[in-house]
Amino acid sequence: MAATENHLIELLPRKDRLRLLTVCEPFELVLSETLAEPNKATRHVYFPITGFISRVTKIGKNPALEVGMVGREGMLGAHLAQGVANAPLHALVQGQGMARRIAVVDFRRELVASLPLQRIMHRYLYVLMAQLAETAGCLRYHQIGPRLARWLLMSQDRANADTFPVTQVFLSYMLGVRRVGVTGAASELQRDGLIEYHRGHLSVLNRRGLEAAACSCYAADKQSYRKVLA
Amino acid sequence: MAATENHLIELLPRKDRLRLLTVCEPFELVLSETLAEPNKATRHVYFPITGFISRVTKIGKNPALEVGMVGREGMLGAHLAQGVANAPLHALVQGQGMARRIAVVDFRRELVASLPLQRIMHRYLYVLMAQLAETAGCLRYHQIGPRLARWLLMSQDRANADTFPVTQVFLSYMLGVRRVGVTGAASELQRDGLIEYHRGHLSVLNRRGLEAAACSCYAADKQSYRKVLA
DNA sequence: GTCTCTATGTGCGCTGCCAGACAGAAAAGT
DNA sequence: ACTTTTCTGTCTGGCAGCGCACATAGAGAC
Repeated sequence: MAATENHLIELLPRKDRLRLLTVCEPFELVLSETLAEPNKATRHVYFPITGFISRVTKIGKNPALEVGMVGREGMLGAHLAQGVANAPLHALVQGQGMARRIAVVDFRRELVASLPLQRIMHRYLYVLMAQLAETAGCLRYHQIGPRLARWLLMSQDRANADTFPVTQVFLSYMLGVRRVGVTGAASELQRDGLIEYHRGHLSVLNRRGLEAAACSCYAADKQSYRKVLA
Repeated sequence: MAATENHLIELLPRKDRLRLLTVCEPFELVLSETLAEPNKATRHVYFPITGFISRVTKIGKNPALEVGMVGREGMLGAHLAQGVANAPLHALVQGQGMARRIAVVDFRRELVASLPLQRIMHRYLYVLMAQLAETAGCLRYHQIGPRLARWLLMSQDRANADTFPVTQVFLSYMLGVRRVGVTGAASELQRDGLIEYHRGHLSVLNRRGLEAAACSCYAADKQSYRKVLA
C-alpha cells in the first residue's frame, strides 16, 4: 500500500477513507503545471501519490523561491480546512506522477462530515508551519551546498526514485541562488561521488553521504512530521 | 476599545467573547520572558493587548532568529486549535505590556464550545503561514536596511508608541545579522531623519519615510492580515 | 568622584554570493 | 547533414555581510 496511496489518506479511519475516496478522481501531475496561485480561489485539492509539488513564494521581481514540497506525505489545499478559499502560495508540479484530486465542493462536504479528516488537515498544517519556520532559518544561515543536498533528499523521498529530471537552472530557482552557484555545489557533490548528473538527469548514488552533506533542516523536517503525523 | 482589547477577541460574537473573557486572566508581559518553547506542552495561551511577543526559531548554533511577531492583532498558542499540544517555536516577550492569558484546559473547553473561536484561530493560523512564507523570502532576498525598517514598523504598530527600548545587539539577533550590520543600517536611517536612537531607546520620527525605506514585506503582511481577518 | 558595565561606532581582511559574459558540448529540430 | 536550443562549466569584477578587534562614551553602582 505504501507506494499506492497518499499518506494522509492512509491515516484516516477506514470509514472516512472510503468515503473520501469515492469523491477522489485520479489526476496526472504534469511537469511544470501550475496547481495553485495566491489570491485565486482553489478549485481542487490534491493528494499526490507518486509525483510531487513545490510551494513557492514570489517576492518582488525575484524568481520564485521554494518554501515547501508536497509529495505522498502531504497535500495541497489544506487551507480549506482553515476556512479560507484562496491559496496562500504558488504551487507547481515538480515531479511528474499521479495524484488524487477532489473538487472543492466535495472536499468541503467531506470536511464537515469527517472529524478525523479535519483533525489530520489541522495537524498537517501544523507541520507545514514548523517546516516553513525551518526553511526561513535555512535560507538565512545555510549555504548552497548543504541546501542543495537537502533539496535532493527531499526530492528523492517524494519521487520514490533515485533518478529524476532536474536542471541546474531549475535548482537555482528553487534555492534562490544563481545557476553558477548550483554548478559549483553540484559538481562538488558529484566529485565526492554522492550524485551523478548529466544534462537534466540526476541520480543519487550515495544517500547516506548526501544525508551527511545536507543541512540539519532535512532531519528536522522529517522529525517534526513524524512527531505530529504518526 | 481599540487599545484595550485584543483584536482577535474583538472579532468574536458578543456571546462567545464574553464567555471567553470569563476565563481570561490579566497577565503582565515582562521583557525577555520566555512564553513558549518548542516540544514543550503549552500551559497558557496569550492574547496581547499592549505588549508584544516575538516568535523565534533556533537553527543549529546560530542565535535565535525572529520569524514572527505577536501583538494585539494576534495570539500565542493557536496551535491548540490544530490539536497539537506542543508549541512549534520559541516565543519571548519583546515589548512589555499587558495581555490576557488563558490556561490550556479552559481554552480547550472554549474551543469546543465556540465555533466562531475555532474559525478565528484557523484564519489567524492561515495568516501566520502566509507571513512565515513572506519572511522566508525576506530573509533570502532583502538587505539589512529595509529589513530593519520593516522590523521597526512592526514593532511600532504593536508597541502602540513611537518610542521603545531596543538595542543594536538585540536587533542583530532578531534580524540574524551582525551587530555591526545593524549599526550601519540604523545610522543611515538616523541620518535620514527617519529614526532617532540613543543607548537602547529608539524613536520613530518619520513613519512615512520608514515605510518607504522598508521592504515590501511590511505591506504584504498587513494586507494578508486584512484580507483574512477583516 | 571613580569604576564598571553596557551601548555604539570604526577599521581590516575575508568569503560567499552576485551580475554579466562567454565557450563547449549534447540534444532537439529542420 | 545542418542549425538551433539547452545544459553545463569557467572567468572577471564587485559587493554585502562576516569575524575579530578595538575605541569611545553614556549610565549606573559604589
